[in-house]
Amino acid sequence: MVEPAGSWVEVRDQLRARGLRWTPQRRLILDVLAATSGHVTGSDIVDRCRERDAETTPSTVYRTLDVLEELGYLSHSHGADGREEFHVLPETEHGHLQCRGCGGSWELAPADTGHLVGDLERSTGFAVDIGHLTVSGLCATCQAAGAGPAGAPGGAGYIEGR
Amino acid sequence: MVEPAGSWVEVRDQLRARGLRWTPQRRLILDVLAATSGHVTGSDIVDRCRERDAETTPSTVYRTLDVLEELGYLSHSHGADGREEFHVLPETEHGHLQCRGCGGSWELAPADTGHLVGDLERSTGFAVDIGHLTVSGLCATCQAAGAGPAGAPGGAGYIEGR
DNA sequence: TTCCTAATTGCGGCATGATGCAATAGCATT
DNA sequence: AATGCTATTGCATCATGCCGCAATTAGGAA
Repeated sequence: MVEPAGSWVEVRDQLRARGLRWTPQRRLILDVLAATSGHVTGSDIVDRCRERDAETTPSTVYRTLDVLEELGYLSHSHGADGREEFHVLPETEHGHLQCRGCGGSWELAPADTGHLVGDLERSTGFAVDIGHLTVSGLCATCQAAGAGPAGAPGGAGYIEGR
Repeated sequence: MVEPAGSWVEVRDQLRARGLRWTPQRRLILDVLAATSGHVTGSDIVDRCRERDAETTPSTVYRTLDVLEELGYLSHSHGADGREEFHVLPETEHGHLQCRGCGGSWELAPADTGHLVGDLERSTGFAVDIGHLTVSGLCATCQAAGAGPAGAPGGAGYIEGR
């Protein structure tokens, strides 16, 4: 199901409509994004662009990603290690679940985050940015595969897999 | 000089009990942490150490923070911008709420995250690491102030408790 | 007190991103 | 097709962290 260049045209027009420009570099980045499914880190995108054009400059990529995010074609959050994770063309806003054991990542259904968002909205008026939410922890498989012993000293109880 | 801030002695003994060492650098870092309340980024800690000892090496600080986290004296998560945020001596594990408008930060009460944790546990068996959770969005004040760039960098900052 | 061993340090370097600046190049107009 | 305005690019550099390596040193044993 390869979407034809259709969406590129859409992006190009969106850019122009805002007085922004359509450049070869941006086209390459969109090209890479179109071939991407799921999540990618910023440096993944840089790497993939370099595969097609070794001259690719990282800052150009990062700046373009910012622009695309502003236009709504992307969203990003931060993985458990703090690195950026981009989500292409999110159909509906959703958060992510990331396992610090296997690195696996899953989308959070609205049902999962509904209570959190509702409770916070009611109690503090805080508007949660779900698309930016990453919940980290251990998936069922990794827990079974060897959860670490708790043993924290002062009673703090922080478990670190190692 | 100096008051045996009890917890230093405790940390020192904890380190020794594990075959780790008590060094002047680690003592300085603990000293800085003891004078810290709430949240600090990694580079904040480096800066504060430098104020007291200009020779401070960043990698030593970061490595010591890792050790202290493993011992349970600290926990860290990532702010909305992906930078590390450390929480000193967390009495109870808790997540954080961070406003992308004013930069303010609040602790999340167990009641706020209870549903999320319980739902995920039940539906997927995923064990959420609450201490690593940062929920970002806009606080009530910033929403009212017009979601925009809302200038007002002054007055922002960290708010403790909730 | 002196020795020894391994934990730490400090340094240099890398990875991921952000940012200031001068040169380049879209693209709307003439 | 040439022109002019300014968005973008590419480069250099900085910020935040992580990591390998050789030299140092904490601290238990002799």
